[in-house]
Amino acid sequence: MGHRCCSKQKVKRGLWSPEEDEKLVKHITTHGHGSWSSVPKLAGLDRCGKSCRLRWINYLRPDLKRGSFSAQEERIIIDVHRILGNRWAQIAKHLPGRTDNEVKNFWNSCVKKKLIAQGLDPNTHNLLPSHKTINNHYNGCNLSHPKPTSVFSLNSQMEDACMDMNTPFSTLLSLLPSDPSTHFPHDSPNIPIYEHQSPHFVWTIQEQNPNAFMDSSMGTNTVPISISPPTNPSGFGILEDNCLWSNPSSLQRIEVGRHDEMLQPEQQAVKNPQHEKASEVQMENADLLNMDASFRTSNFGFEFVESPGMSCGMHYNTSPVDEFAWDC
DNA sequence: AAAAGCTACAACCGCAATTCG
DNA sequence: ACGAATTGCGGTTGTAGCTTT
Repeated sequence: MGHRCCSKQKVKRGLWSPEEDEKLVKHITTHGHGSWSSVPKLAGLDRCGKSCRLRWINYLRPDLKRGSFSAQEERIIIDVHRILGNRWAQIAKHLPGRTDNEVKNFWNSCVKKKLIAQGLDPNTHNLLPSHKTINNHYNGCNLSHPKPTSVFSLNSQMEDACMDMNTPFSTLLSLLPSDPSTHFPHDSPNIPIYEHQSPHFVWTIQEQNPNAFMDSSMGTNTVPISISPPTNPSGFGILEDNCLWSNPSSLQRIEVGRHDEMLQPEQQAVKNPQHEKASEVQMENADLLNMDASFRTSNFGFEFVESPGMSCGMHYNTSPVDEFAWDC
């Protein structure tokens, strides 16, 4: 077979020899690559331009960092993948000296397996169905998997809402409704689920570790997060790299699913200390207007999860995806 | 020691987006 | 405006080297 660009020419394929590398490096460092299709001829290589480009980008570039990935790099990959999915080129931008190919290979050969071993779906970063049973029994059981310290989910049912990723989490948290109703899921009677419905939003917040939620040491803008609307394999859609979306029907499905799964209609709302605490968070009218404005043009579904595989918190600055920062 | 199996990663393939004439 | 060429990207394959049997 061969490349379309190579099929016209008889060019060498397969692994590059040191001599070929030398020729390519010499040519590009002295002349630059210009048009890649002209590089093989000018460099005296029996390769196609596409192959030269790939070899340079993935292997010969002087600014490449060689060697195995550090634990910090691995965390960054996992966290960014949670948000961007298999957008290797975008993920690689967060790792200076690493290429998309390298990140992709590392993911497929190493990270993926680790996540699966931890009971997490590497595509969605959610618990695998086979592990949900285990996690339903977190309370009081001795498990090999660490218990998540908190789980929050926020869902909007607004049509055409736009999730502005510039919105800091402090703003998101400050928008928590002051008067949520409280439910206790059947399978976890100690864990309250706060729910608030308005014409624009349905908030559902489930705490697994009530202290973690309002703990001041955590800070209002340092929130372990996973974002996982359900419609595509990667778990979410992205518009312009800083806007996440899911369509209304799928969002509706999440809502229904969550309610079916977690809420027992026959259970009476119960007021409790956590509820009181949440009620203290008052929504400023101005903020509400801002929030409505920023959510108005797309739908979204959020789930904040501190997963067993996630050892550090991620927090937003006031900037889009490219400027995420991580606490370690 | 040799064959089989496994793993990591380099390289290829094909498609989509962008640029150019 | 259009088609060809080029570039960029994600998925997939091939293979060298290591481990196990």
